[in-house]
Amino acid sequence: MTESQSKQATKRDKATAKRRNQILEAAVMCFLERGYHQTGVRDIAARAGVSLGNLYNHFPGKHDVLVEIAALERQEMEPFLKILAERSATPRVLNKFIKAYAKYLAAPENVILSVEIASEAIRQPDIGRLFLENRNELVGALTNLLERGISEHDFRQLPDPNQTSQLIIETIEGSAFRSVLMTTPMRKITNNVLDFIMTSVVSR
Amino acid sequence: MTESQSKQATKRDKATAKRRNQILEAAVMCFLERGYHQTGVRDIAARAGVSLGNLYNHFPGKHDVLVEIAALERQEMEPFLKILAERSATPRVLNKFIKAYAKYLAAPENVILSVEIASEAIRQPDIGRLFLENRNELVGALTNLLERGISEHDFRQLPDPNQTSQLIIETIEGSAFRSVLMTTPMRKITNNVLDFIMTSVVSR
Amino acid sequence: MTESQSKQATKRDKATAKRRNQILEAAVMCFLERGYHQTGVRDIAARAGVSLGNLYNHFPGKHDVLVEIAALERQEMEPFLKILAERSATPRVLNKFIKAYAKYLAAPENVILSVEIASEAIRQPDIGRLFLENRNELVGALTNLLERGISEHDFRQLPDPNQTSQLIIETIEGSAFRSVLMTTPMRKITNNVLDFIMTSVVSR
Amino acid sequence: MTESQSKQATKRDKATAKRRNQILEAAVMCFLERGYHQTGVRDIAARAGVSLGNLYNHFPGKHDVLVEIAALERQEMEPFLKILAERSATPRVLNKFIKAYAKYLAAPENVILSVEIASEAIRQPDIGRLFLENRNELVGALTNLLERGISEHDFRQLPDPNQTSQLIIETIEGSAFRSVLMTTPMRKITNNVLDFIMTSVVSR
DNA sequence: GATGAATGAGGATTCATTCAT
DNA sequence: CATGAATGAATCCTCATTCAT
Repeated sequence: MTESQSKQATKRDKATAKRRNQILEAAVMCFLERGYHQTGVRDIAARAGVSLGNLYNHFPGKHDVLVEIAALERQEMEPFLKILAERSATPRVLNKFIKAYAKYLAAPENVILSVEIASEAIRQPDIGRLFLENRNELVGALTNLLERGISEHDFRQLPDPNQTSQLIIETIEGSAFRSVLMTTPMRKITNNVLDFIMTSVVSR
Repeated sequence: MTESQSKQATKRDKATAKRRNQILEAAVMCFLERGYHQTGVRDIAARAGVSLGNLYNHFPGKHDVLVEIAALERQEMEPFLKILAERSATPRVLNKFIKAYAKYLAAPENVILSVEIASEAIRQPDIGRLFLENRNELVGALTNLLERGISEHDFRQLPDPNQTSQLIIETIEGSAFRSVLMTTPMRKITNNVLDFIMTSVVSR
Repeated sequence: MTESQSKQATKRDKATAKRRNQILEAAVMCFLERGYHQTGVRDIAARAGVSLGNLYNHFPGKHDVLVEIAALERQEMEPFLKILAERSATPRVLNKFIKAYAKYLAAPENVILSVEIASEAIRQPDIGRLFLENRNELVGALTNLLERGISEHDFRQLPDPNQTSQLIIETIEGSAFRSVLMTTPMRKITNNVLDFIMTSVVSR
Repeated sequence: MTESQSKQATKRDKATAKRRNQILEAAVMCFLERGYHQTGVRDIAARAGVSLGNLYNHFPGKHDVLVEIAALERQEMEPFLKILAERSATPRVLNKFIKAYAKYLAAPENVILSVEIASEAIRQPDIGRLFLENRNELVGALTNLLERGISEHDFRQLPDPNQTSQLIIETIEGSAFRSVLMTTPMRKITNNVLDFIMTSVVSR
């Protein structure tokens, strides 16, 4: 392969990657607006400015678009993982994490997309797997924090830190879902969430 | 109208009500197995042993079947309302409620149906309304309990008992959803849920 | 059969006849508003305040309702037959007839119902037959008038009075259809129709 | 775009246009045989040798097929417009036009399709619009002829040439409809139509 | 890679009619 | 005569996907 060919190839790869992103972004928009099942492949293609047939050059099918979106959700967790890894006092870190995660979920898109994926996760094993993987990463980091907190006597002796982690996250997400359904701004909820969780976890 | 006519009318009404129930039950089964959107009206009719056209004599459309199911969910809450109204010591009642509700949600059907309805609630206003109505009934009763507990100094001074109620319920339901996704039996989770909530709420 | 039975029977017959009329009137309304094919049997029954099943006690089917309506159209022609039979000067009578018929067709309902029937007449032989029968009655009377007018030298020597009759009627009806489509009031058209026909027919 | 691509595109466009025509022709046949409402989209697709779904790649829906057919009716008027524009003596031209138009309407298909469109025109505004547009083109040309004839003193002083044009056309079409319903060949009617109209219009 | 025509099964819903009550 | 539940074929249209160009 000549160098120029290689360059061209690279250029084309970039263009291709761009197309993929266009499609993924369009799909996210559609899924948010109308839901996964109500969205047609045509809708996605049209919104992405891609021809219907060409979409199938980039993804094997509609299902796989959702799978990829679910996979991409993972990197949205990065900032929270970073927070949870901070070495300051554990209650402080937990507090910071809750606030940050709640703020993230203050954006309805993030909540709705999660619901969309969660509800598909029940019946589509690969989506379920991804959903749990993403979740576990967060849970793992939070569990570490809790364990550190316990050993530092800042948190009470939790019976099962891993499960508590899950409960904490579920509590935040549950309240975020409520904020969407009731159109209550998340900021009016966050303080209570914080109080509820911290009280349960922090040593007295 | 003669008596015999009235009797006949009653008989027919009963038969009609039975049909409605057949359809609703069939729909619940279908929605559980395949989800709302993957379920065809034909599936429901077939499963209910009703002709396709006749289904439309009993319900205006597929959507309305779901609406009715969502409405019927309400009466499932009755037992929990009863528990929450008990006049024994509030921590005891709360404990009982959490266990009972968790046990109810140990049946995956109950969880999956809830998810199905919740996920439709986002985009279909009437379902959203019903979902919140059902939820509020439970929340209201739980709030009353919390307030009584506070005044009796069994619960700590909660900043907003209503919101705490919601958080409690969301925490239970969230963990139930997890139990379905991870196929962890709910009984392995309940104790932690109990510990998590009680610790947060009960006076120290 | 006792007298009272007979009276009752009569009463019931009247009630039945009333029902039939209710249905027919409802059907006419529906056909006018939505057209024959867009109208469902349910629509007619509902509008008539009759149960769906009962409609079939009065008419064998939807088609037959239209047939009856087409048949009833005939008696609407009575006034025009009467005019055409008047023994005054033939141009005067023709003039009067055209005006009267045009006035009748100034009501869009009459035009639209005619179109509905005419367009069904093409493919449904019994409706076609009725349509032509109604038409022929009018044509016959008009032909008589024309023939009298010719013999009295008030009308020119028409090559075929029967055909001229048909043309006259078609001209009026055609202009009435136009008045509906263009929403031009018939009164702005009638004088021209009058002028057009009279000029063609009256001897100079 | 390279030349070969362009050629290919052209080829495909042609194929597509051909398909559209196949569908339109099939639809015309169906509408003639069974009427617009009795015709199913499946019928059209099957007759056109096109898959059901593909029909919707070419037309947004059944309604739009009819709209297009109505639009295409316009070009059928071309020959008559040409005749009406001829500069020979106006009575001669009018005579020629009437004969030609009557001959065209001697084909029942042309009449039936017109009726089908006309009867839809009442309730579907876009079809109504097209119907009137087509009609107005013919009327306009005929009006011009009448006006020329008046100024050349070959036609009498008509009170409103435009309206007379409409009456002339309606008279011809009305008689054509009758020829279909009564299965009288148009040729037995034409002479009378001619006599009726010419007498009304030509100067004495 | 890009296009959009092509496929035909499947979507929800309505239809005229029947029939047990 | 009156009712409306029951039927299932038919309605128009959309679906995800394929494939020739």
